[in-house]
Amino acid sequence: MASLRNTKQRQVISNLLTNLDGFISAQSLHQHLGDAGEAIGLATVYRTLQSMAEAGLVDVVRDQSGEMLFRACQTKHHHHHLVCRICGAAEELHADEVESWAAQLAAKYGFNQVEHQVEIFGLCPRCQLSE
Amino acid sequence: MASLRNTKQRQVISNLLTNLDGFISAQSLHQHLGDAGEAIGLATVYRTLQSMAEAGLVDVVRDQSGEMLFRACQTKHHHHHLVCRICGAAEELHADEVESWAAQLAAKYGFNQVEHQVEIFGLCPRCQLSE
DNA sequence: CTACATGCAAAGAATTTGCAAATCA
DNA sequence: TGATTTGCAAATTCTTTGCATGTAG
Repeated sequence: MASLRNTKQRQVISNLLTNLDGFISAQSLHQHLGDAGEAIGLATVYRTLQSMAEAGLVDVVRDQSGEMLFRACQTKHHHHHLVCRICGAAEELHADEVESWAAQLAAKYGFNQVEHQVEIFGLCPRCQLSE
Repeated sequence: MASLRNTKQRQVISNLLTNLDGFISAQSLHQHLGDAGEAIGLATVYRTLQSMAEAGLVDVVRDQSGEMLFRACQTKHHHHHLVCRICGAAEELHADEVESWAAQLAAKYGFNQVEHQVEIFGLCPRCQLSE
């Protein structure tokens, strides 16, 4: 079992993620912290995000370049996202239709232990203006 | 416009991809070529796959670790995949429902220039046996 | 006290790029 | 011949790890 000690850096990272309402990369997060005077090691940022992801406290997606993006989500349940490619702003999407669609296909082809990756990327209304 | 010269290495790579019926990483592909006595530079493998992807000759997905996987697909049209996590074997999935689902949500939230990433990963029947 | 967390630097892994030599058209 | 492509090595990025030190419980 994970311990999840309540360290200062974990609090800072957790806060930043909660106040942010979009996805952000570990690199950007680390940058933000540095700019804000909170010098937290990059490795710690990665390790913290990883443990939070394992604990289900943050959601993870991969952008087009393969970089991991993290977000503290409202819902604990399984869901997908509509994410802004520029700023990371995201809407949480719940879609039973998609879930059953995936499950049916897996069954049809005899696949096992399936997981699906369903994310929609685009430009949010705000970022469309500054293009 | 891309030139796409018909070089020996491009042919070899293209052939291997066509005869293979699953997704494969650039690294594995390069390894296979080496094993088969076809010593082609890794950079060339990457550049070739990239140009083929741009030309729409191969499909690209990212596995759980973020690594790119390539495949010469049957259909030229937009589609998704049910991919085996172990061997890369894949089924091509066509689903208008998913397309319209994504489009509707994008519209609902005012998102623009949307692209969706929809892939299902699991264990194919064959790989379930050797687990 | 002591198991876990942090920081730093080094290690890893995938992918890209610079450049001279090889080669397709 | 002339423009691409190749190969190799070096450079980039993102991410992970090893290890000595700091710290929450």
